[in-house]
Amino acid sequence: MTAPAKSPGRSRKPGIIDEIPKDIAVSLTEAGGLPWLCSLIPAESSLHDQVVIHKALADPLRLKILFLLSAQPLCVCVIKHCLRIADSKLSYHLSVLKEAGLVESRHDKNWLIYSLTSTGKTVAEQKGHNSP
Amino acid sequence: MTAPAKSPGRSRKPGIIDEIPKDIAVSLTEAGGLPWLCSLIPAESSLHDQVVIHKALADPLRLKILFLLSAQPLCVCVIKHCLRIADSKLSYHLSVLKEAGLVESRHDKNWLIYSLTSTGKTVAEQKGHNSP
DNA sequence: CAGCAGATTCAATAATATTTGAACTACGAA
DNA sequence: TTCGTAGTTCAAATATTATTGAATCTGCTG
Repeated sequence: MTAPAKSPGRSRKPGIIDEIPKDIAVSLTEAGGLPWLCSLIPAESSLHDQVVIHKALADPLRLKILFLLSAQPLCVCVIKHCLRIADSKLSYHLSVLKEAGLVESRHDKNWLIYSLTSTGKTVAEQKGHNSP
Repeated sequence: MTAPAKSPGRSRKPGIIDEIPKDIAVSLTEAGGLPWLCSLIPAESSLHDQVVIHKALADPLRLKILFLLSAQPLCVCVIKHCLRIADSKLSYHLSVLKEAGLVESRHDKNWLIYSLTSTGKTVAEQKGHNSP
């Protein structure tokens, strides 16, 4: 870091922008420089919401549940029948989806009926149409 | 489970479909019944790919990286500058994104330039336009 | 009321993911 | 060839998630 004075247009103390590949530095400077780049980062709260949703979708069992519910609302016992897993396991994964705001539930006699929320529907539709 | 003989259209041994809320049973039967419902579940390999991508996106740091790279290809040192985290930490998160197929890298002198793959671009665009 | 089916909760355990700092690799410039 | 910069890799320590089975809760229904 011997400050090699790469002749900037005008006098300016050298920063990280002088120490990176030229093509990157050029296009970055044209776009607005480092401050602009850093400003693209969303607020933590926005990031947090997205993280929670992606965490909820980051499990094959939970994706299966989402696909099942995209057909129609279902009681826990039907989901259990399709997935063939233990009650408590299913309950845990349903709670993760619920906390993420992807599914909701209502009571009917002594059944619990789960269904997709509007966010859940959006996600399921994207999965249905696009590939990833 | 005393097999209460709910008078099915024709004689049939009672199954789970007879033990769930009537409205759900009706719409499910119209749609194709339990076999149809179970057939909606994608293959494990397809699920696995989606899980890997969602796992990669399930971290605020990695989302930040994705947003930065959606602007333009960047060397590690610029990303590090924006995120202000340790080298090894950044390297780890970049490797997660790379394994998920969201980013790729090329060498330039002794820098490494990361950029979005086409999958990565698709994901970033969806995040840019839609909310979740 | 008693008993049962449907489902959740809890606590202990197992499995994964993340962080950290030190060691290491690769490359270019002096 | 020696040095410094840019980055990765490794192993140990943490932190987070997922699984399991037992216990519990709730609302029917006889």
